[in-house]
Amino acid sequence: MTVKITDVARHAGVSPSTVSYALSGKRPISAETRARVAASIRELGYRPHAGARALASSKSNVLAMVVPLRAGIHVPVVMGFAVSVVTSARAHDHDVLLVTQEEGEEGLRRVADSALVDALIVMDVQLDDPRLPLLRTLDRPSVLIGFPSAADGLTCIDLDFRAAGEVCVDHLAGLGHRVVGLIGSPPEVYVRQTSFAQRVLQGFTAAATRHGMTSTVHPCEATPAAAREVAERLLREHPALTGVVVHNEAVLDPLLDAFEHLGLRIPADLSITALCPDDLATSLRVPLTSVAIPSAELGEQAVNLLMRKLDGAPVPEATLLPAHLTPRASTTHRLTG
Amino acid sequence: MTVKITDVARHAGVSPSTVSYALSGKRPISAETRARVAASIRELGYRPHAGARALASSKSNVLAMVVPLRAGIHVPVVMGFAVSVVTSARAHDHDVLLVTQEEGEEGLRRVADSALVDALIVMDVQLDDPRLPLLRTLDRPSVLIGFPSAADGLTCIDLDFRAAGEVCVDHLAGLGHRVVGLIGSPPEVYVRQTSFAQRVLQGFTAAATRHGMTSTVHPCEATPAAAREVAERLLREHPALTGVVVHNEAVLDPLLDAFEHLGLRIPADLSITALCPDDLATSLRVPLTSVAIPSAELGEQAVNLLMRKLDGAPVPEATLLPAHLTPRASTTHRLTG
DNA sequence: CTGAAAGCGCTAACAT
DNA sequence: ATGTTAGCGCTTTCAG
Repeated sequence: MTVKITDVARHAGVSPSTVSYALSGKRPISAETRARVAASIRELGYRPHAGARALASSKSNVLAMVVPLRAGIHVPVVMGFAVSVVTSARAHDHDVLLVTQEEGEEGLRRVADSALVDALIVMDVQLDDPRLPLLRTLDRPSVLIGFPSAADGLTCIDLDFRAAGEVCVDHLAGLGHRVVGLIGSPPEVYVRQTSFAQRVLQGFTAAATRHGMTSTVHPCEATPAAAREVAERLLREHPALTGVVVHNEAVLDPLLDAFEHLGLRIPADLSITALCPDDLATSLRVPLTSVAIPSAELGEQAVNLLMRKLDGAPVPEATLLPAHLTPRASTTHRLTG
Repeated sequence: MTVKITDVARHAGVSPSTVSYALSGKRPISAETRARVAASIRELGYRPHAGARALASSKSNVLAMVVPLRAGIHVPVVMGFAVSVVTSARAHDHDVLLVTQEEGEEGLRRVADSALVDALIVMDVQLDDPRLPLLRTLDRPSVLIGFPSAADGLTCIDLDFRAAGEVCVDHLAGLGHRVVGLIGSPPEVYVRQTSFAQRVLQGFTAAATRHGMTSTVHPCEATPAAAREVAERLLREHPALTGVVVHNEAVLDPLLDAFEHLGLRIPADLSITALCPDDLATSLRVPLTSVAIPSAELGEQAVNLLMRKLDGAPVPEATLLPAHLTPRASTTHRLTG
């Protein structure tokens, strides 16, 4: 039926173990045999049976990726991350099993304890995530995207969201702005203590304080209607406002729109900086000065960390990707009038 | 180390096969033994080894899901579908392996021939998809989302996009509109012959012709800027236009905006129907009359089809989910005057 | 540098 | 209704 390693061995005139070693490179094989084996494999169309391999080697070469489904997360960012994880995993000869957040701790336990996967990547980690104790005791390595409040014994990676919040404010301060607002993620994101939103907030507030600026914060639902409302309220309550930081990918376009409706030109009357993927920042009517959310790099680095852990190499507990601000057309000097 | 089936057997005072059968239900077990086995399993925290199971049973209980990455597809729709597939698969005790479109035919062959997966779900199928011949010869069942031009020997499922296009036009015709426009997907979607876009177009055109309406078609990039441009051109070139059908989730809000800017009230001056997920239709400033893109139902049905095929049951080659139009605030009678 | 053979943990005949 | 046992296809000692 399907061709197996003994078929290849016979065809190449070697033993099964030689085929196995030729494939894994775990012991020296003469160039000649290796070539014969390779030829037989190609000719017969041999594919090692994944299950048999997993059983014999106790390695499935599969990673679990736990993706969030909940409200308030920006879907394209998740998707970009997921794709990058799969691509990076493939570069390391691993596959990726998709696990939904919904499955909770039981889901993690299931895929880990059944040896379906060798390691896990967990997205959207909360400050006090119920899965942390489990991840610590699981006998398989894991990498978290995001930082819980107690990250000891775990491996975490994320964009440096605090620095991202700061650098946006620093940029506005450097342009002479004195009154700034943060238009943030939907309220539920703060309520459930997702760390990245909090960290942006901290960075924003800290930098504003450091610069002696007046600052205000407004969470915002991910709908155009909410965007319009927040824009209006912001201007009404803070007439002196000349700079805003937006950490909410879903409402960027509606916000631009709303500010325009309210008679403000961007950046002449109002400077805007955003935290969002670069392609979004550049596709809007006014290209936005922004700090990029580097999904692809995040996914790749998460996989790299996991691979090193699987190799038994030590990795840092915390990895923060630096926040880089790219100035574009949406920010300029405050008009002194 | 980790507990195995023989440990459970010993602990319960039965043979390994009894544990196996108690788990699979493939042969009658007395209520008493079943209870003892269940207790031992719980007590010892036993999880069958996935690889061993796959090897012995030649069933991995894993499905491959091939997701598109390319431009022009609406990410939330893909994500919703993916989540629904995973959830449905779990309900059938299966897991889902994520495969990127990028891996192409080789990727399909790899996961199928290595017995990593039992079956495949392939999204974003093109009219002349290069993977079709492979899928036909693969010894594992598959289900395609979308309809290629030659679907014989394959199992396909999708929303009835043609009917969706028609029903939108029918609705507008019923309201007295005589000049209608289709604002479609990005040009690249048509160029690469993705079937759903073409089918909407056919339905739209056919219905317009049937009703004796004047119709026009405009593909549209998925950016706000493109939306504004298309809106303007549409009105300039077709001043008598009173109804539009939008098949492009990404530009719905910008379009509403643009039409408003151009002095049109919706629906008083212009009626709009959309093809998009329901939650999008209802979250816009004007709730849109729309035909829902039922990602969740599609995912669930795709998995159901696959499960039936895995059970050796016959399934229809083609499954079209009916297109339902939900009237909302964005359409009304044409003003006669 | 290569072979032989012992499992890996489970399922599914084949028994009874 | 349950037990015994022979593999499933591969990796990895152990030998040479």
